[in-house]
Amino acid sequence: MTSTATRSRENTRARLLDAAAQVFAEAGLDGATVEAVCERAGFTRGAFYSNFESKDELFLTLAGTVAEERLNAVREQVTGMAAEGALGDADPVELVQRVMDAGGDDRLSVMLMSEIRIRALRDPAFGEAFLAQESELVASIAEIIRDIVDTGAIALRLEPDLAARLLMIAWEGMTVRGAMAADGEARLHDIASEALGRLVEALTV
Amino acid sequence: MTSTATRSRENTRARLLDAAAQVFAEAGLDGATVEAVCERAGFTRGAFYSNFESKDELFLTLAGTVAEERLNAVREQVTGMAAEGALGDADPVELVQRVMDAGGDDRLSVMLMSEIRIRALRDPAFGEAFLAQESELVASIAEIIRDIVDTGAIALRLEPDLAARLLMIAWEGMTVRGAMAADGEARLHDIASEALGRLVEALTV
DNA sequence: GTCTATAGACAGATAGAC
DNA sequence: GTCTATCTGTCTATAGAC
Repeated sequence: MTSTATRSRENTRARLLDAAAQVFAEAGLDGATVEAVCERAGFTRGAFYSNFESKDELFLTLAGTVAEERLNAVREQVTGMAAEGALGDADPVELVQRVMDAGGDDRLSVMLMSEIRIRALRDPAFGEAFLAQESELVASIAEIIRDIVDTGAIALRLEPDLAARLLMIAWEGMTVRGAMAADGEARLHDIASEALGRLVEALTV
Repeated sequence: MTSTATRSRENTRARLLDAAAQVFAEAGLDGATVEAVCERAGFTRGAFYSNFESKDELFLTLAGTVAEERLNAVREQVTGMAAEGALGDADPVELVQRVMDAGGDDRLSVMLMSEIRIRALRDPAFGEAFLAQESELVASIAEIIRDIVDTGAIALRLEPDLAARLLMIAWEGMTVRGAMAADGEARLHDIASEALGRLVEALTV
């Protein structure tokens, strides 16, 4: 049923979304021009307006797919870790880092998330959606925390939900600051990881 | 030595900066127009370009004053708390909240800080300045933490510097999410405070 | 034939800077 | 208030792929 035409169309949309992620991250939602997105994707504006209603619809679609991918990545990590039964004996610090790695920590992801965050602050409806999606993410992280605690390997000084939320926020804050440092993002991940590890140690008994 | 002319000039600059804080917060750095800033300040664009070289210089100046005010507010709280000798017996949770209150937590401050953060991500030189200023802030917070620990009233499960950094990041993350919630900012401060308090409890012995 | 993408030009609006 | 530059969104005529 999927004709080559629709396949090609999906492909065009995907390429436009990929390009949009880069351009929005680099120039910001306002600074990014439809022209720039098209140029990077290798299309003309004609193709763009044949696939998206407006720049705003493009951004909303992009934000939706990013959110979905983030959530899926974390959930896969969670179910994967549960399946391999690495909960009881593994280092909790390492486990947390594995889950957090699922959310992007490269410079582009950080900047794109910042744009999404700004939009969530400015647009109440989008903000609610953002918070709802993030709550699902937190729930997934809290789930793995609960599983680990249930094995009796460690005890937590905070409820799993609040701990998950704080870990996520701390991770975000550290990666953002890492991305600001001019000396490259090589250390970005390491710095964030180390700080997160110390926080986890402090929160576990 | 300050003639009425320079006094008036300073006044104009101050009003433009106040207006800029609002407009930049609401519309973003790109979305904000010089016209909108002037209109809110009650001036024409002519007056603007007589006081600032460009929109960008206005933003940079504004970011500088915001950073300075933030740092001063926190330092005042710190020295104030040290002076009144409330360190030994007071609830550490309450102390942390007092310090954090010094950084703005209203909707406008949150959005303006987000704009500054985005710019810091995009402009390496500005990013370095931002990080340097924030390090001073962290140092001030760490100082008060160290003072409290020195009284022997509590012990910390984390070095004061890292604890200060994490508290600041957690505060920022919670206030941002509070500002996203459509149900108003009445609870913004309370939600952030509660989460912070729980974190402090978990980090203290 | 049908659908997608292209090039190019269009208007309308708006911005920054002076 | 002017000048210049730019962007969005639209439209047409055209070509290519299946």
